[in-house]
Amino acid sequence: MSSVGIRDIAKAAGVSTATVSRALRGFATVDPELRDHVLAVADSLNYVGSPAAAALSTGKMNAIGIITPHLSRWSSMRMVGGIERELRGSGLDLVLYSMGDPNDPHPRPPIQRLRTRVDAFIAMSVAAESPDLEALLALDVPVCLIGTESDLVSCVLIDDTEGARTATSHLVALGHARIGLIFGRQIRDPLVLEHTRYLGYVAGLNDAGLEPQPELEVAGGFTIDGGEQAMHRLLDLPEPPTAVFAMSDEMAFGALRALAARGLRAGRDLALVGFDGHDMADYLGLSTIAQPLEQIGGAAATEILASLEEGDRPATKTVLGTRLVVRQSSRPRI
Amino acid sequence: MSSVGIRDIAKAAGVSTATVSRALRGFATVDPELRDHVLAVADSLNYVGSPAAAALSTGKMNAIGIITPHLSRWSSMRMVGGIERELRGSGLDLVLYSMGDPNDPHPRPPIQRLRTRVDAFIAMSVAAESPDLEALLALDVPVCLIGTESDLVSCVLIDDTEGARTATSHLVALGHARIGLIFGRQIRDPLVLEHTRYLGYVAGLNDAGLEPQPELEVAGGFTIDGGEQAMHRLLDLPEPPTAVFAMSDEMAFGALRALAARGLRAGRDLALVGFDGHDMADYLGLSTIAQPLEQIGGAAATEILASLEEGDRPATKTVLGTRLVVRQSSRPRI
DNA sequence: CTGAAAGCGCTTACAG
DNA sequence: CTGAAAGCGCTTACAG
Repeated sequence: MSSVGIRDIAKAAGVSTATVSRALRGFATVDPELRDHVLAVADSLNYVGSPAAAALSTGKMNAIGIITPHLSRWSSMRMVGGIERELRGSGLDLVLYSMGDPNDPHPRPPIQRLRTRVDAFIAMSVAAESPDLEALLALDVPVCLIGTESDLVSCVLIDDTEGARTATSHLVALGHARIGLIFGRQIRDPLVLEHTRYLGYVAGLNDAGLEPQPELEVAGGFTIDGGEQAMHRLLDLPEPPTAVFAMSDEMAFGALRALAARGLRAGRDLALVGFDGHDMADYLGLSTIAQPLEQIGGAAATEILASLEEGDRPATKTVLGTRLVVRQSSRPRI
Repeated sequence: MSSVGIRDIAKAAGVSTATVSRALRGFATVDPELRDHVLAVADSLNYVGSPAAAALSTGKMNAIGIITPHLSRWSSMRMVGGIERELRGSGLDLVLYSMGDPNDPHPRPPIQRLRTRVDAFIAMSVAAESPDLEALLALDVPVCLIGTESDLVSCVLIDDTEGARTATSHLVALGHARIGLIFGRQIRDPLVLEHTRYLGYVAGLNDAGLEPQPELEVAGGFTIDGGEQAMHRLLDLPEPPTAVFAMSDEMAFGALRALAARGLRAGRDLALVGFDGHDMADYLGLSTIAQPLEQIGGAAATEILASLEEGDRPATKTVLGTRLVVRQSSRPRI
């Protein structure tokens, strides 16, 4: 029980609690000598400080909340890692809130309540126009979106369209003209996240004077198994594609497996490019559009830090670049 | 700004703040009718409540901290997911602290300070006898260890020895007598986590009247690449093993790649079993000892919840079972 | 079952 | 540059 408070320090140092408080926080208005003395006393008393009391006084919780529907997704943790690293040293805690995962029966605390526990939020891949997001934006606290766009608050994104276009152009450059697409669930709805990737795919085709062909576009549900089935469907076509762009690496993994099941090999019999930069893509020789996940998280954290300092900061939009990583699955045949 | 406090509710409901406070927390001592009235008023006023004030009064922060050296490791996030699910509905926040990662220059807050922000800790794979762990144990707050054993505080573990023994016995049952081992870094030191798996490996051999052979034991550093090199070293032996147990799935992935590079196939030319139950093990047809990561996290959370309720709870040790999952890499040759 | 009042440990105008 | 004092919004003995 270190029940040592600033009053104890004040008494021991022969100053007022106000001075202790100021010294502890390094205020320039405190006489340097006095400050050092106070700090020394605090140290000798093993003072720790009560965040709760400070929070009650200032109204600042010194914590930021992360909200995301799929916490345990591979990419989420990577971004959390980036956030964590950036926030370290700032004294801000990172509080995790998993939200909106439909296949979970547990009740979630309403966002209103979360607001009283943190000073700001980072919302990772919270769907645009979702109730959760609207509740968040109504809160009037700093919010930074990751992967979702908004004009009201800051966001950090990758250029999905550009990435998909790069992937597609890469396949075109390899000499392919029938380029299949494995998308997630919904491609026509302009509101879904993957729509932007679809636009890039189409743009990549158009750049080469090609047109998208509906029969070459199949859904893979963003899962390995879904990608596998999707690839099978493509290969069963009367005239199968010679190259495929999968909107996620995991679907591409499934596609690789479908190819293997038929004795085909990506890179030799069909060119394949994924999207994400998954850890295992290198292992599997999968070409991919890599996104800088840690950096994305770090950028969001930086943004939040900034808006916590200057309250009336205008919303920013940070777009980070993706990188085409060419591996066996789409190596040019020499 | 919902600056509505219990005083506002008290005024509007015509009662004292004490009664509001009690009603809000559902105390049985409040007249049911009065309570409903108070709650209705609170609701109509859009009352939210200040965790900071409550924390200052009660000394409870209503949050639990997760401490781990490698937050972004695949298995960590799985466990965090399990913790999160269990904690939801309890009103406890989950605060993330990444600690002790040596290749990070950022300063970390001392554990002492963390203690003032949470009521309890879950420490995931924090090495036994590490300074961090000792600092934690000195704190006199509920702590639950995951993956580390201690007599002082509760812990939840898997039976590593049993798992490794099962893997080894499985290989023995397949008819193998030269069974190689890919371990991590250190196998002789009884303090390192992997030592227990080593004991299981040896036990599995002994069960069959076999002895461990030093030349069949190689280090893989717990990485894919390390596992790959380790397997190459084993295959370069004058008399290579016919089966291999890798202490982690990721090292086993590397081993698979080494085999492939030589035109060998796991399951046909050499039997291979990993450890962890990695997501991608299924995809790659890798047999493995699967550990119930979500369940482990959940058990730790349950334990913490319990010790938060009854303060003087004795330390418990929860051992969860592992499961041998047989896939192609160690399928019996019919 | 309910209320008046002290107190949790800080921070911050306001004076000096 | 420093101090006395009010206040942040709850909870909780203590009375009644």
